[in-house]
Amino acid sequence: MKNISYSENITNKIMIEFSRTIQLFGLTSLEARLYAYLFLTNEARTLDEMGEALGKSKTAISTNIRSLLDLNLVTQVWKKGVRKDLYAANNQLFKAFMNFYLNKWIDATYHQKEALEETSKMIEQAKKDGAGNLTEFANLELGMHEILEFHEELEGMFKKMKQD
Amino acid sequence: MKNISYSENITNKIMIEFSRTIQLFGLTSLEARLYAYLFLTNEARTLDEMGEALGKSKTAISTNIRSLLDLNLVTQVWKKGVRKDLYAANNQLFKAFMNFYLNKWIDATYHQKEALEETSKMIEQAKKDGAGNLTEFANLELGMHEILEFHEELEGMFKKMKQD
DNA sequence: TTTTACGTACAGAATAAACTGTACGTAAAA
DNA sequence: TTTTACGTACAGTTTATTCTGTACGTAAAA
Repeated sequence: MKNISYSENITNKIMIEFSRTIQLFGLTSLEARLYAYLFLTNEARTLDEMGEALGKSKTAISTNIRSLLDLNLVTQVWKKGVRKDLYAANNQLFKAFMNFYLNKWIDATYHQKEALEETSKMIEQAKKDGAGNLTEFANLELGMHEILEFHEELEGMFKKMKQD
Repeated sequence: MKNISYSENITNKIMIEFSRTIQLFGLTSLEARLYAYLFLTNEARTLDEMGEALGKSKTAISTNIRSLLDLNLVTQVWKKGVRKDLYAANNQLFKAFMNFYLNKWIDATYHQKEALEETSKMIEQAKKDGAGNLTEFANLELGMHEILEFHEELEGMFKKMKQD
């Protein structure tokens, strides 16, 4: 059995708790643990180091670090003389997470609103063509209207939050 | 091949789009489709009806409707003469979803904050016991402080949102 | 009371997600 | 130029999640 220092033990405990919170933002378990590890040790790390520390394959680290990079939660760091890629946690916790999270929502609601508006046109067309029961269409249009409104409210709310 | 009406086809399209949005709130695919179905058809339904409509087993419907019930997204409806349980979508979209979502976050951040504070005490204790490297502890405490702050900011934000 | 129909617990099957190891293209080191 | 070491694509495996069918307790109907 490996001798694990007291502080390592505590670090572990914190990592587990912290990464649980991060998962609420929609990160997978490994993404979350990776971020927590980088944040807590507060140093730029190589893929190998992270794999070693979390007991995962280099491949797994590579793909998951890439996600974090895309979300701007992690930055690639350059250090002369070091050949391997180095990654560090963006350590402005609140700002970094809010940013990526709000963007995610704004993006998603926007796109879905578009898709729904497209479908809205199909209803119009179908009505013109007389291709079905009229009350059925009326009912559909009503629901559609509420759903679109819902998307607008969501998008509006998140956009407003982004400004603060 | 079953003859599918034009309006049924459109309904399906909307359901798929809408349920995609709902999944952003953390609902599973079936939970989302169930809600979308109930919302769009705008009628109280039995387990059998829903299973039939979505092509899923009664058991699956039962467990998933129960989740929606717990989240207050769906209500059980009573209709005299009808023996089967009836369920209807809570149709105040924005209000219903915001409510359950904010509660989820507030809950989670609160509990994790508590757990982290517990661990904070462990660091104190370890420092007293001289059970490790001092600078290591200082570093840990720094990270811990930022993480706790992060949790407070999150909790505060969501609580504030709830008031509006 | 007996029979029938309902909803759900639970074990196992199907599907999806996460992860590993190998293999390869690329760029730094020799 | 040749050799070495790096990061990632990809196929296959492992693990986790979702779903089904059967079986059972319960309450309404007969």
